[in-house]
Amino acid sequence: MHGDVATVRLEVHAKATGSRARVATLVTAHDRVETPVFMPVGTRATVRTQTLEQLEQLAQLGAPILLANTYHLLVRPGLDVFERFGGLHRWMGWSHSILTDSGGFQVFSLPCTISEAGAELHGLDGRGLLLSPEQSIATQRAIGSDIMMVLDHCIASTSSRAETEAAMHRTHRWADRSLAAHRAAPPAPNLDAPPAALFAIVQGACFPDLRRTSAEVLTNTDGFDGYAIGGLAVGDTRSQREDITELVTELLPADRPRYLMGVGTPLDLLEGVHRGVDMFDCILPTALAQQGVAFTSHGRLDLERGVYKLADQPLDGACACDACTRHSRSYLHHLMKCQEPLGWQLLAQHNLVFYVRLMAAMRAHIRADTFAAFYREQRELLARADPEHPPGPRPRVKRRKPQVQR
RNA sequence: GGAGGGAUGCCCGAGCGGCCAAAGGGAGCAGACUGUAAAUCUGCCGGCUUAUGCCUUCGGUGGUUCGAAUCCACCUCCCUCCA
Repeated sequence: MHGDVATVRLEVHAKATGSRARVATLVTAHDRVETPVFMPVGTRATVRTQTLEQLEQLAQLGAPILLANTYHLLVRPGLDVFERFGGLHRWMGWSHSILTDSGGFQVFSLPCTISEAGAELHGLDGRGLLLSPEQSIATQRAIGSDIMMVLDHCIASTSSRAETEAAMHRTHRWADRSLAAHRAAPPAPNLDAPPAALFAIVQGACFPDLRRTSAEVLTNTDGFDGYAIGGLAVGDTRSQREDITELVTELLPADRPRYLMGVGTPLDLLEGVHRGVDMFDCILPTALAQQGVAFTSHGRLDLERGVYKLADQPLDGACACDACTRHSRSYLHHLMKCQEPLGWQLLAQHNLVFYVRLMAAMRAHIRADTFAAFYREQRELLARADPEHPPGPRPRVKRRKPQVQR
């Protein structure tokens, strides 16, 4: 902690037997967040297709924290809007917590030019904007974020050792600069924005020794309020992801929140919690909703498949969301085939409710110390596809024409 | 009654003598998406199939040609204009 600037506090309440899973309360400037928690992704100051009322429902169900994106919001609408309206909370009408990603992921996902100064991203309408650690922090402060992330250099987890090492060291230098910028900054100009927390990000791809180095360097730096594991689910296999998560959570201090960035199939959440992760975010529940994918207690369903045209049953009989209580699979299938926005909205809502309830179930099991059994049971259930309509055989692969050789 | 324009694979639509089992869409089927450049991307999509192979296809029937979805004749149906 760094004196008068620090804000988040983690109160650990329960630990599971036979697992590193734990339940805690993350106290932010805006809320008390029960962890393990899933944070819906609201990149551009909106969780795509979801109304504020729907987000409030998620907050009631246990997700009183959203993720927003620094780079996207810096490009549009720009800092002046947040300064004018006193931060993102007021502007979008969200009274709970907000975590801002620094733009580090855009360094990976958008075309960009990296230098020691920062990242010049070319993907959106950034017009040669330099995203430096200092610029990222200044933007996150203007946004009024509860939890800010250091700018990191996220690379594909399949990168070479040399590239990984270079990106990791740059991440460490940028973390120092982010911390310095945060400490040097004057109190937030707008009264609505209480002091924010700052999390560092462990990098090192799938090299265990580099991950260890990264965790040690960052935890030895005084001033970070929490730690994230970055650079996973960007090319790695499931087992690599789980091994690295397991390795890193063990190296992180028990009294600080641990955040696994961007990783989030339902099974990933289960595996992450089992390994001691407190916080997750992922675009999958909202992004896949637009492709017709629904996560249910029966497994993963693709509502665009023709098998659901005449399906009269609800999407998930065990779910209390609008999509499940008011509509049939047939109707949802129809909305998806018509590309009706209502379909995306209903499926996104369902997926988010499913995720948030899954987290709540895990917290309850950790508290009751029945998590180990829950873990074993859900491990198989969460990964499967619709058992009633299993996916068909793999499509025939057209053979390559043999080359004529003499 | 006269003049002209059309009929192509499930649908729309290109092709106008050989490189055509026939472009491109759409639909259908399958797959992929993990700190959101994404209402996106990939594969299959006449039949048989291991096929660089064979069979059946471009309204119908004949014909011209080494060779026709493409040219000619007639027929059937559709559209536009003139009486």
